Amino acid sequence: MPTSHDVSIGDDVLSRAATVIKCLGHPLRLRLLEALEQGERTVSELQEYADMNQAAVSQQLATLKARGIVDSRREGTFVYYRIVEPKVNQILQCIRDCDV
Amino acid sequence: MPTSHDVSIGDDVLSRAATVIKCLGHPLRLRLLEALEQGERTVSELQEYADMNQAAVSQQLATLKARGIVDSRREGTFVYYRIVEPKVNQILQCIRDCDV
DNA sequence: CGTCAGTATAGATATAATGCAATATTGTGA
DNA sequence: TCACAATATTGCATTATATCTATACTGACG
Repeated sequence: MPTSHDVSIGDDVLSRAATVIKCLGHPLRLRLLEALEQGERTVSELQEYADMNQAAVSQQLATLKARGIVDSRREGTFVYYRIVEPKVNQILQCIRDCDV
Repeated sequence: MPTSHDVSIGDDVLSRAATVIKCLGHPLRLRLLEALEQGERTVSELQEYADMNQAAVSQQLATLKARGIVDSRREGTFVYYRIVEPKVNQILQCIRDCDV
């Protein structure tokens, strides 16, 4: 049974937020998003940045894309990824603010 | 093999952040933390607030506690929970900022 | 001590996430 | 068309999460 209260965050918003946040709760995905904060990056750039193998990077990018966090465009044999979920930038900023 | 780059968020910080964030990536836990933002709450208060059964609430509180997100103190038969991880407040604020 | 309210934990089971290796796909250019 | 570079997908084993239900623990009080 879902809630029936007056709450400051609605159930739907909260669910979406949980989905987005869950996506961020992974070191590699966080790392990738951190790179994407500064703009579009190709898979190989991200791979080098995060120092992970290609499959792992592609997999996590697929996860992020499936949840609507990032999107991609192809240019020749390269694929550029970018952040499309604006929450991400703010949450990353939060992490930095909290720890630096 | 971990990274050896100059990155804006260190691996250790990033791992801790991922742990905290992963904890938030769950509707009920988000809801509970939202309630705890305003101060200490007992399990039964949280239970009513989130409209969930007692076991579910206790379980999620245990998860949050195990990860160092909240802490608790007992007073008679009541147990009061509170947020101890300061990131949480900022991240919740983020969620609201993004959607309201 | 027995009981009750409040809270925690355990067990069972289902589902999802990870990590890795192998292989497939797509586009380019000789 | 072949071969190669860049990227994606799949299969599988492992581990972690989620969700219930039932039961146990703890403290107050008569």
